[in-house]
Parts: sequence; C-alpha cells; structure tokens
Amino acid sequence: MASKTIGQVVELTGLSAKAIRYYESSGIVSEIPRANNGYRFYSNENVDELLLLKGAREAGFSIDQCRQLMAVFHDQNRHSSDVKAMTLAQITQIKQRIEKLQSIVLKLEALTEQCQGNDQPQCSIIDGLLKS
Amino acid sequence: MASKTIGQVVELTGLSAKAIRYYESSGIVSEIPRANNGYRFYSNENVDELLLLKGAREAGFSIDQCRQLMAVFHDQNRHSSDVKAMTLAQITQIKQRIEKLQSIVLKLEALTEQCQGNDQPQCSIIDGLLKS
DNA sequence: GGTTTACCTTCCCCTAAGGGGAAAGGTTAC
DNA sequence: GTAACCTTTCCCCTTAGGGGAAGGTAAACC
Repeated sequence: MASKTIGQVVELTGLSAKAIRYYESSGIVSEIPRANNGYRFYSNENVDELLLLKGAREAGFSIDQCRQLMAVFHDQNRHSSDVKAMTLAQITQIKQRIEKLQSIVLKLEALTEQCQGNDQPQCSIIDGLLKS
Repeated sequence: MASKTIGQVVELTGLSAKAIRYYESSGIVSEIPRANNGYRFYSNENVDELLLLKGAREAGFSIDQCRQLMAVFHDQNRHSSDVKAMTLAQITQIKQRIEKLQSIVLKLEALTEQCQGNDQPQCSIIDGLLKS
C-alpha cells in the first residue's frame, strides 16, 4: 500500500484530518497529490513529513518554527549544526517561559500565605492584586 | 478629579485603551457611564476594577478566571476562602504547565546531546522527532 | 472665530492552530 | 437501490486584545 488516504494517515500518525489539511494549506508540508475524485493520496515521504511535524509540535515548536525545520529537513545540503542551533534556541525560549511561570507561582503562593481563607470578605489576595 | 477619561485611566493603570474597552465589552468589568458626547468616564471604583483585573492578568489568570474573580470581588458576602481556593487552583494549573514544559526541555536536551552538530546532513534530532 | 492637534468613538480585519459542523459528492457493503 | 462511511470545501469559533480607518469632539493657539 504505497499511497494512503487521509483517514489512513490519521490512524498512522495520530494527527487529526483537520490538522493534516491545515498543514498542507499553510504550506508547512508538501502539496499532496490528488486522485481523479479529488481525494488526497499520501506517499511514505508525505507521511514522514507529517511524522516529523508531529514530533516537532509535541516538542513545543511553533508552526512558524516548524516551517523552518521542514525547510531544513528538505535541504539536501543541510548541516546538523543548523538543526542543533534551532533546537538550542527553542530550549532557551522554553526555559524563559518556565521562569516566568515560576515567578508567577512564587507571587501567588506569597499571596495565599497571607490570606486567612475564612468566611470574612477581607482578602489579602485581592488587596495584593489591586496593588501589584 | 472624581471621574477620568479613558486616556487618563490608561496613564493610571498601564493598560491599553483597547484592553480597557475590551474588558467592558466582554462584561468583565462594569459598564462605564458615558457623558453626553459618548465619552466614557471612569469613577474610582471603575479604576479599581481595572487595577484588580490587571493584577490578576499579570498573575496568569485567564480572562474567564478573571470574570469569576471579579464576580467574587463584587460579592458583598464573599468569603476570602473562595478567593484562596481559586488562587490555589490557579497555582496547580501553572505548575502543571511548568512540568509539561520541563519534560519538553528534557526531551530536547537529550536530542541535542545526541546530535553531532557538524556540517553533515545526518541529524539525530530529526531522527528522534520522526520516531517520537 | 478659525484652525490645528489631540482625543474619543465605533467598526472591521488580524493574530495561532486548528475544532466543529454544514453541505455536497464519492465509495463500499448489503 | 440505499445505507453507512469517507472525503471535499466552506464558514464560523476560539484568546486577548492590536492595528488602523473613518468620523465626531475638545482643547489650544493665533
């Protein structure tokens, strides 16, 4: 079975049909050849593109970053150093997001510690948010 | 100066005029009274709502969570325990997001360690993403 | 008073990454 | 033949506003 319908690719990749069509219409993956009835038929190479894309999305790469990644993927003269650089940059970005979230957690934890948490309306969390 | 124009509220709160109007049209803050010319005029209470909202947004609360928070804020019979419960739930959610991001970082770091990062096309990051 | 500048209003389109569902047509099974 | 399932395109929806247009208003300056 060299070429597969979109339903079969859904089974194979775990991606939704909506997502798969979206990736094509956005130009992130190659244009998929059609049969006479208009149905898309996916080659193994097409499926590989989708698998790579899925892996990258699950690794937190944005669609725009994936676009670049796919371009590198299709570059016959690519250097693994380029892929590594993109990945290291991605790691840095995610770590920054983590730090921001951690500072929020610290702030919220400080506020909850001040709050009595009883049946009175006075609440130092609200007071704290008002002043922040 | 008991009531302020939106421009003055922008100065006062650091929020954008777009955001302030959005909060009103979304029903998150109270409806703002208008002058004859249609201009909004903000009372101190209106400004307080916006300040609380801003603090909550900066603390990572979503607009929908802010909506609930504002409802509690306006509830004369509120219990600080309710606010505390919402805040603790928010802390839990953020911690989950942090954990997810951390697992992504671990995965990406493992991949970069395997990648040679040279001028060859073979790249274990791509291979790893394809299989994941 | 007239003009310029700054401010306010609503309105519409745009973002990211698809999801939901309609309407229409194709394919398969009974 | 027809029921069930598959595929197609199309349009609206989501978050939390941003950008900018078109038009009315207010304050400042001459």
